Amino acid sequence: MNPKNTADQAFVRETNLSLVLRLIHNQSPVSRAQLAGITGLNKSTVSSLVDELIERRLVHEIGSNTGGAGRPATLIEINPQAGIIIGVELGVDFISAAITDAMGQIVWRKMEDARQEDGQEKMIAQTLRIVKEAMTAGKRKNHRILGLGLSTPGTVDINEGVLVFAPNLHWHNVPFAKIFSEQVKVKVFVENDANAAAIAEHLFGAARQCQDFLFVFAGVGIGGGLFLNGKLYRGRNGYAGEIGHSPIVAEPRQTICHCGNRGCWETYANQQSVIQRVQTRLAAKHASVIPQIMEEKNTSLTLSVIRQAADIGDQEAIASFMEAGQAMGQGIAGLINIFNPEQVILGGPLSVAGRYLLPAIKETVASHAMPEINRQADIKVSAFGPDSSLIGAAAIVVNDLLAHPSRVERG
Amino acid sequence: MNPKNTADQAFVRETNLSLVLRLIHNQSPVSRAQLAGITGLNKSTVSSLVDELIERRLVHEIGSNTGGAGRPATLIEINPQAGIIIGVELGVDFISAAITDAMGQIVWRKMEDARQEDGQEKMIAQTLRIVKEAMTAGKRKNHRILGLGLSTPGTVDINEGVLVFAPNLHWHNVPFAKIFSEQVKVKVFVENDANAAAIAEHLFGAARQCQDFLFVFAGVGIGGGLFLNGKLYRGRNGYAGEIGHSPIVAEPRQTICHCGNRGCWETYANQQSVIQRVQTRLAAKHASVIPQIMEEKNTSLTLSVIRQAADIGDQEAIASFMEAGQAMGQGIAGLINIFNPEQVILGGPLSVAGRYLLPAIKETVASHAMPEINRQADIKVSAFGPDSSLIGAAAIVVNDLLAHPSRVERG
DNA sequence: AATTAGTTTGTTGCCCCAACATACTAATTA
DNA sequence: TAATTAGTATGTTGGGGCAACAAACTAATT
Repeated sequence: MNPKNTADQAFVRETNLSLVLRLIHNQSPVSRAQLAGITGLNKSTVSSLVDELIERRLVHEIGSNTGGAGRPATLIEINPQAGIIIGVELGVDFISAAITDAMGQIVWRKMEDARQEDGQEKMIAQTLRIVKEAMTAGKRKNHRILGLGLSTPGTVDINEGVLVFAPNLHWHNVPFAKIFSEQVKVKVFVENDANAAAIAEHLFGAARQCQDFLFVFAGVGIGGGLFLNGKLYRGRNGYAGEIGHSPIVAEPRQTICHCGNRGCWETYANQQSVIQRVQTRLAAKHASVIPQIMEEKNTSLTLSVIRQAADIGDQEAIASFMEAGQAMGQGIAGLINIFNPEQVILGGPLSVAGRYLLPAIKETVASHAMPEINRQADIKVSAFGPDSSLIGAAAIVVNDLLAHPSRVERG
Repeated sequence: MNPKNTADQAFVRETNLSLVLRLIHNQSPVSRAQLAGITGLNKSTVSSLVDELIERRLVHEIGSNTGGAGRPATLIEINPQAGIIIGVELGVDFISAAITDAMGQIVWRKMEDARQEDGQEKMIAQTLRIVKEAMTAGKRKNHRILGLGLSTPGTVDINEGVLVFAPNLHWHNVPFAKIFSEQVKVKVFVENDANAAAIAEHLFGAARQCQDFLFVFAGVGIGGGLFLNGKLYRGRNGYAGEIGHSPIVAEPRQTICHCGNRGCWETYANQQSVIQRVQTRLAAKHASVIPQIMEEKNTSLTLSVIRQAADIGDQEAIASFMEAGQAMGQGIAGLINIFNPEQVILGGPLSVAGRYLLPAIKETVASHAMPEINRQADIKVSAFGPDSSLIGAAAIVVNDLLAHPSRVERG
């Protein structure tokens, strides 16, 4: 039980440094006096803390606050030159990388298709190549690199930086932190994709200042990032968040989920189920512009096509999204009862159709969740669309930075 | 955002005091040297902390540790004379009170039936009378009273000590902390019954040292206490834990839940559903000793009767419990997927039949939860049976004590 | 039985370094 | 000039860390 449950003076300093930095991060610009007011810390203490953050180049002073009576305040914000962060998202069939600043703004990005069939070794080599490209691009900007974050589907041991098990990739025990650390001389963080996306929403997105929210990631299946009591909840072994395998009431329930059970929520509300709904409708010869779009763009039936059809008012597309939204709503209603969250944020590939899903989701939730609980929950779409997990990869680095400012070099 | 996110030296002291006291609470007897080893704190610091805890009469020295080489250690444990705690459980049709020591041992208890029809005012007066009786009994023992805890069904504002809403009692906004404080001069804590029971399991029961577990309270419905990341999770407004209203796959699903939906887990696995299962079987003229027991004891069909029948091998009783266990198992499987808990603890009236429920629960969970996740979860029955929430009421006081030892008077 | 060495426990005194209180200077408005 | 607000400088308080030490025992040797 040695992992530092104790407190000492260094801990006090780190706590207060972190608190002040966090406040600057999401209230900027802000003055020392305001910080003292918000935190309750003594003015001199705040000055000392801010001085240290400036020394570490994490924040800087900008102009002063003219207007009211008295001496004008010197405003402080996160230093845009604090450094850059490299975020990498390892998907099942693609690898994405980005350079962001400490506020999560993307300043460089690159994406490549990847082929799982080539094997783990080649795919990791490809990832390493892209990372090096990002490093080179980053160095050209002459900023220090604050860290590298990797987000990936599957279970992760975040302390060791190991991908323990990724069912979709069929990978076991890949020590990413070690692999990357040997190649690049920066701190490496590894996190599950839905968890990373949840942190991104908390730091930069729709869930700023929010202590209790659920990030629902709908794609191949439905996974979740559970942000509870102001921090991520990972469960005993990091498996927490498999929210897609609770049954919902949707007859007929023939579909057998890959988990072996019937009636799983995710079989009614994943990416593929929407495509199937459309196919069924088209087969029944409903009028629709979808076949026409597919022909024009010479593509198979994808979410993007359906979304485009919906955008020009296609009733079959809209109705299919509505049905999926109802299924999503049933699952979300159950989660709202269990968690009483402040927000539920919808992300993943399906969220590109958020506009069409949300009304059905909200309506279904309203009729299925307990009214007193539901009244408290705000359901919205991710602020980052398909980039949730990529920005999430950077966010896990920023999150560590905010928690441990004194790890950053001075001067 | 002023609720003390800052740290100072007083916070350091409180943190370390609390840590040491917690260790003594569940590792006793233990020596100063051991405490230093476990915590990583300096020996001198531990001595100082222990001295303060002794001054506050929370712990005391007992004999020394003979045996090994070197100077024998002075052993320390929680002082049985630290003081007493008054726990009160306000049920729908009963009021229970107990005096416990700081280790959760009941030293005095009393239970009275209560009639909701008499109205809120009378029921509160009755509760106050019982509390005073407990105080009198406590004073006779000449120990100081460390606090009073109240556990009650419904949503609670724990900061204000107000019962916000209790659907079963039809009560709204009852300021219990204020009501009690006017009558008794001790600190008052109010908590939801399932949450209180979860804390009891964490401090005294089956979930000691466990950071992530679920307390499943099966009675009239199914509620839950969610203990996550080492502390209770209450959700945005304290409504978290309504786990009974997720659907499960159990045909036919005619039963309409009081929440208005169909297929809710709790309609298949609550107290009443077991009684109905037995009634159905008896109506179908299966052979059973149950009618005989009912006649002998001159009682209606209750869980206790069914339990007795099961104890003497009655197949109808056993089969009914098994069916209920399967329904419980389906719901628990979903929770295990979502939470990846270390333990699931079954409590509430239904848990008296734990022996008969558990095998069916475990089997169903094994076939419904994702194998990697389920392998990590231990499912067991509450250590306190029907007393969970009563001991829980005392536990919330102890929990505060362990978190804030310096609030206890010196000398 | 007495002596000595070795081991572990717990205490004492000093140091470092947090936040804090107080008194100050600085820069603005009315 | 007076009032107001922002930020700084100085000295105090009190926490934990550290290292030396005293205390209490066991075990081996004389």
